[in-house]
Formats: sequence, C-alpha cells, structure tokens
Amino acid sequence: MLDMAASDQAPRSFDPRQSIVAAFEPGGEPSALERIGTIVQFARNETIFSECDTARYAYRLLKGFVRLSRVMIDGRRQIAQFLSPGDMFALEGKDAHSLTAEALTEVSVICYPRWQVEQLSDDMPEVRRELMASLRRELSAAQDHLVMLGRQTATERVASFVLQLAKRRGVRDRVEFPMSRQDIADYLGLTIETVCRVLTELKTLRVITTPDRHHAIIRDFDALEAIAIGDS
Amino acid sequence: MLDMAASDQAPRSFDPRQSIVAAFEPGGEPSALERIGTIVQFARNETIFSECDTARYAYRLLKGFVRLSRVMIDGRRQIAQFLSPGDMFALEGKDAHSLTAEALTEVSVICYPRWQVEQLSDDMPEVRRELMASLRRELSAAQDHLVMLGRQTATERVASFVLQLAKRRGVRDRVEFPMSRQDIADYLGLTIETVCRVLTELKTLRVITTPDRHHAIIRDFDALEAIAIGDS
DNA sequence: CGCCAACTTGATGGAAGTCAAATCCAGTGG
DNA sequence: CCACTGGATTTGACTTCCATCAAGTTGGCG
Repeated sequence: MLDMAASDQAPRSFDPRQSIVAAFEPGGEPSALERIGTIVQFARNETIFSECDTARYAYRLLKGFVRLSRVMIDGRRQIAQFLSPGDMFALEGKDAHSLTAEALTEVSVICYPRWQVEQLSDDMPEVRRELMASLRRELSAAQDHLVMLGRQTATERVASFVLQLAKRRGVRDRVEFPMSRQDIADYLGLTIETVCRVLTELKTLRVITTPDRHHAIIRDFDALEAIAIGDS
Repeated sequence: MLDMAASDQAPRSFDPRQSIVAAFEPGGEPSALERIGTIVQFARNETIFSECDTARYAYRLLKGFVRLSRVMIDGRRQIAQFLSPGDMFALEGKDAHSLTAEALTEVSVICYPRWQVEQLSDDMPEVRRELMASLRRELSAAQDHLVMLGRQTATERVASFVLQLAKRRGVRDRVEFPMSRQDIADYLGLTIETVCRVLTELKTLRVITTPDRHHAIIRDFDALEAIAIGDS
C-alpha cells in the first residue's frame, strides 16, 4: 500500500560518526549545518520518530510535509504543528521526543546527530542563532495556536487555518492541503465533521471554493480575515 | 486602589548602559546573568509590558507570580502561561512583545537589556545554555497546553491544572492559586462559571477541598490524576 | 469499472456557554 | 468591634455550538 521510501541510509541504523554527508538545501543559503547530517527519505504516512523514542537526532525538513502530534492514552490526538520545507524540528532538550513526527507526503529530511548540533551551536554563532530563531518561531506559533484552541469558534479556527497556509506560502489566492480532514480537525481541536461543515459554510458564503480535496481557492481574502477574527 | 510599587529605577526610563546592578537570586546558583540587570518591583495587577510594546528587556521573575496573555480585538483573552519565581520571560526574537505580562501579586523581576543578553549569550556558554533551556521548557509547556485546550474536557482541564500547580511546587497535598477564577478560566479556555462548577464537582467527589479561594487541598492525588487523563 | 477509504451531509444529544441572581468576603469607615 | 460596600465567586435556568451517530457520496487506484 505504502511504497516504501528507497533509502540505503536507513533512518535508525547509521552510526553518527560516519554520517557526515553533503546535503543540498533547495533554494536556501547553505549554513554550517548543511555540511553535516544525513539525508533520509520517508514515504507518506511513515513515522519519522515517535513520542518517547530516544532523541538521537535533530532534523530539518527538506521536501514534503510533516505533522507533529501527541496522542492521549485513550487515542485522542492533538497535532501541534504542520511542518513545511525548511523547518527544523526535534530541537527539544530532553532525551526523549515529546511529539510524534509523521510524513504527510513523500518526505526527505536531513538528520543531525544531536551531539554534533550541540557542539556546532557552541562553536558557531550562525548555527546557534539559527537554532534559537527556530525555537522562537516555534514558540511564537504555539502561542498563536493556543489562542485559537482556547478562544476561537470552529468557523474562526478553520478560517485562520486557511489564512495561515496562505500566508506561509506567501499567496492570497490559493492554498494546498497536504493533510487529511482528520489531520485538520486534530490540529484545530475539532471533529472531522465540524471541519467539513465549516468548509461548506465558507463555500456557501463564497469566501472560498474547493476544486478538489487538497486545494482551496480564496475568493475573498479580506472576508476570510474578518471571519478569522470574529467579525461574523 | 493599587498601591504603586516604589521604585526609583523606573522600569521604562533607565539607560541600559548604566543599568548594571548587582542582583540577588534567592536560593539559586548565581549565573553570569545575575551579575547584570536591574531589579524592578511591580504592584498587584500592574502591567510589566504589553503586547506590541517594543521589547527592550528580557526578564527573570524573582518574587511573586505573573501572567502572560494575549487579548483579541473583541476582548477574548487567552493566558499562555503563569510564571513562578525563577522563570525567565520575554525571550522572543521579535522587536515587539507578543504577549502582555501582568503581575498577579506583588512582583519583583530582574530586567536584562536585550543587547546585553545577546552579547552574553554569544560570549558565555552557560548563559546560552540557560536561555536555550528556558525556551525549550516554554515550548514543551506550550505543547502540553495545546493538548489540554484542544482535546481535554472541562473537568480534565481543571484537574490537570491543579496537578500542574502541585507538581510545580513539588507537593502532592496542597496548592495555592495566586490567580483569580477568571485567570484560571482564561488559561484553560473555559468560562469562569465552568471553572467554578468543576471545582465544586471535584469537591463533591471528595478529591479536593477549598479552605479558601486561593488554596486547594488535594485529598486524593491518584483520583485527581485519573480524572485529568480522562478515567472518568 | 468497481471498490474502499476519505469525505460530506443529516439528525440528535450533551457539554459548556450565557444570562441572571444569590452569596461570600476583604477592606473601609463608623 | 461591627456594619457596609463592591468586587469576586458560586449557583441556577436556559441556550447554543459542536460532538456523536448514522447514512450517503466521491474519487483515486487497482
């Protein structure tokens, strides 16, 4: 069903000390980190790491999309973040990952053994600044997410989500949903049915259209923004 | 009504270059950061800084409790974090604060001019590690908070909140609420009425008692943990 | 071309919100 | 010392939004 990612650098079995491999950052400035690390591929729906796994590596997403989530003992799931190419993840300080990372699409990541990251961040100011900037961006995103989950209505959450995807891609007219409706629901703290109903509502209001399940066209960006902040 | 904090080092008007003042960390190891910075006091309910204010300083809370919150244009409020003594805050990278910080009690903080923090974190590995550790702790706390807001019921949230306060103080029997019911509600993404009702429910279940508005006694810690994870 | 998972829509219920009315204190002043 | 006052909290009645349960419907892929 899943066509497994061909990879002769198995993600979990390589020795850090022989993992220094050239990496190609697509369209980005090659930083010191880009010169170490191993590129690993994952197939759609593959797990990159699980909550509680020993955190051996930090990662940068090169291609594709990833979800970071936590699952409660009874199965309730909350997605903390959707990652786009360029994003770094698994920067926690603890020895175990606090979230599960799964590939939403075909994915390639670059893995940095943690001891190397630590060392580089001590030795190279640019690396340090990049890590700090990543942590700060994540924290800031988490704070926005908190407001959304704590204080916005279902309609506001979905509108905000569409806007967030649009802004991330720097466009005002068209967004892609690399994730399923269930993923959106678990990110927004809603059910899949509510997400569907709100999308239909937005279509009825002629604010968006959905040519297919994985795309939305924004017909009225300003109206969408108004809905997102509660000008209903 | 508020007796203003006496302070001849006004929080917003001093020149960074003459602000190097000895600070006393109560009961903590004095780090390099402790040797710079200015101590400033705030009265209950005073604002330490507001969302969108220029971020001139980073802070460490020395005494008292602080809430960090964001308010939507229509007044809905979400509290992102309650701070206890020792916590650092305002470590964002941006030029403007992304949250408002207000004193829940009489508070004293130590302010570090940001340019000094930057410089110290470049020059001194311990400072750098401390800042990174703070950012990581905050991020990790925010992730827990996301799960709470996105996927837990009102009862689970309140139970988790009480446990969180207990664990932070390292006790199993008694917690203090330095914040109002409204603050608790705004932290948990609930209304004040719901918070009250859940607290009475927990009292009815003989899991806690509330000798006064600012304290709870935990009569059955294990039951509280079970409720928090949804073993209802 | 048909299957099956993903999605959408509909009907109904329940958890939490809203509105309203006590009640409880903490701080004030007589 | 105690009554008074106003804000904070608690409780109650009712409403609403979103979840749940239950069918359909779609469309990607063999």
